[in-house]
Amino acid sequence: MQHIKLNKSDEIMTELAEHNTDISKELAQGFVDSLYYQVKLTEKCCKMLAKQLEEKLEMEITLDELTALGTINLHNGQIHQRDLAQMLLKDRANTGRMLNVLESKDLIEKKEQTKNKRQANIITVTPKGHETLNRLTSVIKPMFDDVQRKMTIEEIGYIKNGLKKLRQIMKDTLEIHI
Amino acid sequence: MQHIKLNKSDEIMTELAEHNTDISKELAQGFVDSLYYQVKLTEKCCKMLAKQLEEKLEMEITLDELTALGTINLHNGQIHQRDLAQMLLKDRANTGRMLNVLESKDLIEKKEQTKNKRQANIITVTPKGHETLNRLTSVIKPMFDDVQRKMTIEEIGYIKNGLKKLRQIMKDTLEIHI
DNA sequence: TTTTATGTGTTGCATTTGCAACATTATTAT
DNA sequence: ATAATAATGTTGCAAATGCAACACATAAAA
Repeated sequence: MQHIKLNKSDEIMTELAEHNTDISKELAQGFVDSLYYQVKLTEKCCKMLAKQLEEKLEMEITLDELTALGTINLHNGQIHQRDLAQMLLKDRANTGRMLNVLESKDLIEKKEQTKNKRQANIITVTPKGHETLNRLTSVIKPMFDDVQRKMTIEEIGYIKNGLKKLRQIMKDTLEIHI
Repeated sequence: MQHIKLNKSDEIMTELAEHNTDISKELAQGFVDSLYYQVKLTEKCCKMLAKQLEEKLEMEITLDELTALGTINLHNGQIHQRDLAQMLLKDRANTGRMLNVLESKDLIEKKEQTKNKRQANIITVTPKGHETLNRLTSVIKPMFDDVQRKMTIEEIGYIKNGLKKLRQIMKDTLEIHI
């Protein structure tokens, strides 16, 4: 079993493109070094970290489900499934499936109500849901703090705002139907 | 069909947590506003953009496959499958499958060679692979430039370096076996 | 009213992806 | 010399995910 060097790509970025010069150094570098690639790699790391966190802390729900629960809580009783799907950038099908999981664990309730004179499942967090959200969030927060302690507030802000802006820009080019 | 407002979550982040105060505003905000969530959402946007790009440009390979091809090209003839898997943060199985696709299209070659006195599939880019890499990269570059034109060089740099640093930090906590 | 279009959630299917197990080979230990 | 350990790539399987199609209900149009 071999442990990975996460910066393996980064290292070699410095000793670049001497071999095949038919693609210019700048072009090749810009490619592997593109935002697309960087975001993708980082997301994979986050995914792995989340999984290990879930096991280590023996969480009863996924970190993604917890994020969904937190998002619901911010708009408690004011959103239905499709709203949530749009926020999570998930399709309606999987959003529904995830909500079924949360409902089966008594963390949320789907109340059939009319939103804009149209029948829809308004979602609310149950008391048990609040308890779980509070508890798990409190447990996880130190982990996030631990990561963030190694970066300055400015750096974190730059990344967050940068990513938001990037999404905003992509939105203009993008056609999203959820 | 309803078009999405990508900033839907962001909007409501400002009118936060009045409803359920058992979870503190800071905690709730820090959760939905966490780097984990930001990265995840951004990656989904990138994924959608990539898919639409692939269709629009009628690319013969996926953007991910193109990225892999570019990465291989940077270390042409010097890496084997596992090296590539570590760079792409993919498991060996899927890396092998992706390489099979690229090989079936004559874009790369798997040469069985000994690396560190151990038998392994050394990967090289074929002439057709170089041609494809050059052509597709040239076609895609304007698209990336289009996005990057709406951000400053500094912003892009901050994000890239920030994400790299974030990965570096996560690496310390993370146990990765590829 | 009848028809057409739109919004909502659900089901089934195909693709992707990670994980565990395996065969093979080489290195290391006993 | 033999056994144990480790590295490489492959296969099969299960979970996650997106997409298309559907059923149902409402709104708009004819």
